[in-house]
Amino acid sequence: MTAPQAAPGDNAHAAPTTAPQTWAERARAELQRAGYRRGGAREQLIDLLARERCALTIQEMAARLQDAYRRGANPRPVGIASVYRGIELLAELALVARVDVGDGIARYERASVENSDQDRDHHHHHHFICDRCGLLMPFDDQALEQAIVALEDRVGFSVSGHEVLLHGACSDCRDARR
Amino acid sequence: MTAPQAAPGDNAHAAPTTAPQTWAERARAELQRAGYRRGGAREQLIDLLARERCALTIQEMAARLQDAYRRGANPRPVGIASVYRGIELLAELALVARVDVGDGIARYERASVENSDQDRDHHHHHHFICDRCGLLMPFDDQALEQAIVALEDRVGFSVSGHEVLLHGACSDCRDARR
DNA sequence: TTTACTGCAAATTATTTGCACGGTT
DNA sequence: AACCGTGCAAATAATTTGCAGTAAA
Repeated sequence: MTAPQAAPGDNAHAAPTTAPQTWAERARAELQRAGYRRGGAREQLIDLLARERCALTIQEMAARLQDAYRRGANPRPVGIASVYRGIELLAELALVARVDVGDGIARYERASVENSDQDRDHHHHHHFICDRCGLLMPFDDQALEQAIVALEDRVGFSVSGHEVLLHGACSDCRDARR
Repeated sequence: MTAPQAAPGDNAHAAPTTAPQTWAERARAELQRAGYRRGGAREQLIDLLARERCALTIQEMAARLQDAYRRGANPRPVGIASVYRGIELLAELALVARVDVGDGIARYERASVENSDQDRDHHHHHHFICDRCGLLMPFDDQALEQAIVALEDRVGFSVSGHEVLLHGACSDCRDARR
């Protein structure tokens, strides 16, 4: 993925906005700042991700956009390639985070701004995956975050993000096994 | 993957061994207990994993086994399908852990026994991935482990394992970007 | 002798890419 | 007008599966 030749309305040096934004607003602003245009597929993808709380697969995203098209909510179909391309771009700009739960299928969800509350949708979390039924469950834990922040200073690298994944059996599956 | 019809020499109810084992010993013992036989490819795969400290891709494992064959160290070639099948089996028995670092390629490494020191090779760790050059670096942190153990009691699930992945730039890449 | 294990090659499935057309700036 | 963004279909690449022969118990 290569960035466009130039950013026509490049406002990178404008005074930063401090008012809280939604994730979608921030995403559109950063895309524009980086010189990208607003295509139909990209816009629809942003709206879709903005609506979701937790991670979706590419197939799920494509299916939902396809449904919206059939339902008449969207003017034209969105090809799966555009979903891949859109996600790739959003991931590069760190606007979405990839989540791998171990089944070999990539999932993505909107990323929160680290150490900031500028984002009204902010909802940093991690995941629990049920290895029996595949249930994906988000959770957050303040003590864990603190341990990770402390750790980040100790490792000799520049840490830009982190993920924690818990494996196990959800309550239904735990009961079912008996 | 379906387990064999029966476990001929099933010793599941024998008195448990308390002497520390290597990972390879434990792996072979558990495979046998579950009724699996000792095939050439599986044996070679176990030896390979036992030698490695950190995660390998399937391609890397296949290449090393292929090299060993060419070098004459192994009697016959190992097909990549056998590597996939062997890893799948070891993963089911929780003898290896899958590590996803976000590039869409599955990696595996031997798993340590949770809360136990029966395994001489025991080396529980997590990973740092350089998103620029792909360097994969293992690390461990006692405070992090404690935070996760505490957390496991709080979530409403039966947690069998966990993974932590730090993203960022390694020292070389951090310097190179300047 | 029975049934598991294996290599090879074919089949799937996720993901990427080439290309011509329509849209945004 | 210039060049980006998109859908579609073809091309890749990872992973899985079918099958016939070999080996473990």
